[in-house]
Amino acid sequence: MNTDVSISNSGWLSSVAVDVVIFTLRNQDLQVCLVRRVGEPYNGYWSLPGGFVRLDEALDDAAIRQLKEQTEVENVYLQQLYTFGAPTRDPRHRVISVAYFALVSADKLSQDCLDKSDSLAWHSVYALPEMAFDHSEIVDYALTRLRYKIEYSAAAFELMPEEFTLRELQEAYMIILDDHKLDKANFRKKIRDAKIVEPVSRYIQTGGRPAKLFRFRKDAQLESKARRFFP
Amino acid sequence: MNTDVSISNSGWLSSVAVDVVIFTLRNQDLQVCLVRRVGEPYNGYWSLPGGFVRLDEALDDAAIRQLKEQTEVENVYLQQLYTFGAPTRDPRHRVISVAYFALVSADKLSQDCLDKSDSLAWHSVYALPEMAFDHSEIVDYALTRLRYKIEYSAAAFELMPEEFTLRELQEAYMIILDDHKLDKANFRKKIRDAKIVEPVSRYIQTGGRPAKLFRFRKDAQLESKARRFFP
DNA sequence: ACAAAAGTGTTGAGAGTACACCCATGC
DNA sequence: GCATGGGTGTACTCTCAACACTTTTGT
Repeated sequence: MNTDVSISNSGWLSSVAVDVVIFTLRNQDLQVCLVRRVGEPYNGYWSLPGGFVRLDEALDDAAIRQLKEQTEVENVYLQQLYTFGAPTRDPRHRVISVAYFALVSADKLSQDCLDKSDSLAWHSVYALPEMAFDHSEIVDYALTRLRYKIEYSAAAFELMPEEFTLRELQEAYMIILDDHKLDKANFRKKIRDAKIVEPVSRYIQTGGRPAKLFRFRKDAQLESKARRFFP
Repeated sequence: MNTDVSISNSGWLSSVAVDVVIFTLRNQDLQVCLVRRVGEPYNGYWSLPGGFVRLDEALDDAAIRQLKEQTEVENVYLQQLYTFGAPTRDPRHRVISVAYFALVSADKLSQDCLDKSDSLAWHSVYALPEMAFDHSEIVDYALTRLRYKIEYSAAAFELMPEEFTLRELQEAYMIILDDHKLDKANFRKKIRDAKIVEPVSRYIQTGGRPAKLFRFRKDAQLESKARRFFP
């Protein structure tokens, strides 16, 4: 095992990094934020925003910092996902990566962060480029978890603007789940029964009848009981 | 931040440990394996079995190794749980801990491991001692996850012996969920419908009518769909 | 009037729950 | 026979999913 650091104790030290899978909904598409690597290995490849954890920094704080430094976004939904630690995942030396996923509403993203440069771009999860290290695996895992999560929690609202129509909400679900045949009536019924949104008394123009705007009820109590497999 | 190791690079290196929450069912109780610490800090306190990850060792392999070294158990259900990394969780220096949980059937445990010494003991999750570091928090989290897990997967079978009666299985669920009023008929119906066990054509004596013995069907396809909160 | 999209009601199938009942064994 | 625990059937309720329907706008 090749390592480019020298340490004086018995050799049980690793670099610890955080990598953040940042999801957003844009252009009827579920996208993740990727940055282009400069320098070997994987020079020029796309990779997840991330970096090393400082010695006096909590893991969550490191993820928050990476998010801010690379995308200028703050106060977003952030959750630890899984820790990836295959010995050779970084060919240079041992790096253990604590993966996070973040959910950001597209309207919170600055223009800068959207089109800044060649070094940062948003990619559809349905057409990902080849990626550095094991980052493809991390994104796959994050997507799986996101899909589970929106089915038993209100996480999808983190990807919505402040106000939205029920159709927009349904489309968000369909895009994330990659299932475009959800029944409109039943979807609305569930949302109504869950008491998770409230109307703002405004309407928005559409191709037909104007649509009522809703917002997420912050006092909603959720994390609904899933159907238990056993009683 | 005080650290007793000296490193030659910019100071982004941490010790990475794994800590394993080993569950078993014994004496009508859900128990975890704890070891007694020797040496400061927390001298004499109970803590989770665990230790540092070697530089060329995968995280899962480190957890497997710890499990074998400390409890002499192999081939058990093992799953990564969460990574704990508060900067001061170890008062000496920065240690990041990747927590795992393991499920072991009591009949796989050697007598040695059950009553070896003062240094290792099984404690009821319902009466835990004061523990070193943040290990109480880790056990709490593991218990929460275990309870979710047995409701949508077959994980509970990992805690059962090869052959068991339906009553024993139901009692396992009740002990783990700390809910002792499950309906017998409905519980059995779910197990039957799930096609998750098969009878071995033997019976065991009880206080009344003999009970049929079952075993887990390894070819059972599960991870049942939970009730989706949204359609 | 027609197209397009919003929004609602009804119905039948299946899952979940409560509870009463029968069966096999030991004493 | 009776106590003990194993094992099942039934009936009521609630959720889910399919689908038909009404309403409101623009052209």
